[in-house]
Amino acid sequence: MKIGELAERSGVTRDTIRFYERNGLIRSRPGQSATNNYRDYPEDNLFQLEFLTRARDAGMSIADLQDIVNATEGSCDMEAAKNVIGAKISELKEREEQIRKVVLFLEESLQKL
Amino acid sequence: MKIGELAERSGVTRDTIRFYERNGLIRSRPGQSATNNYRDYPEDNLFQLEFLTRARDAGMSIADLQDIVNATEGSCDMEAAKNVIGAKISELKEREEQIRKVVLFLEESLQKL
DNA sequence: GAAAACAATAGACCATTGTCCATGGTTTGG
DNA sequence: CCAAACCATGGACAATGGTCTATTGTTTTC
Repeated sequence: MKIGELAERSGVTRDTIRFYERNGLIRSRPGQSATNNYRDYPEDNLFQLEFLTRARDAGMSIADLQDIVNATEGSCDMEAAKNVIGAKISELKEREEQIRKVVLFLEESLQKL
Repeated sequence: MKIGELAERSGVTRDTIRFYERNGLIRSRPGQSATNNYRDYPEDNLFQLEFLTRARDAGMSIADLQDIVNATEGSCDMEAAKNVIGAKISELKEREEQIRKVVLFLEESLQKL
């Protein structure tokens, strides 16, 4: 599909899609037309964009996501890939823990008000 | 205490302490010396900085923290303050949920590798 | 009493994460 | 056929959250 449709269906703006693509988080291929150079975005970019959006919401950086993409798709070395992803999981759990603590603190504050 | 000691004990750099203070997240008072204008940072700034650091790690923005500070300390209106903090708690829980989902996804990816 | 360490202020600088704009070409609907 | 909508590229712009530097004055330490 073309970028407009992808944007429409994913809820991610064209600009952001291009930004992600420039940063290697998604991939498109040349379209089939001879008269233009419109890119073709395969269906599964929908899935990837959903993940990327979720991950960004969860607080992961573009750099984090690049690490994951590199690990899972460029991975000649399975062991290294697993380590990268395992590390990201740890970081996320750490962050979850921080959030829990802050929530507790805020709930205490609410009591005191 | 002076800013250097606060930085040392809190693990937050002078620059960042000043940045937070400029943005109203912490407060100092004039020192007692007549010959300089070094600020005096009360002991409880240690506690506040710990909270701020945690909250930043949890993904809260400076603006979020300003809202909380304004709600808790400038609060003439208790009800409004509670609403502000309640809203922040909701946002944090939402984020926690996002993180959980991303962790699940990454753990699935690990299986597949 | 001089050097080293510390403080205040102001402004420049930086990375990150988009978003917007200009330009120029292509496709499509009426 | 032609205007409106779409696409690609490149670069400018913006907000956020610090971080660094320069300058000038103060305190501490040897």
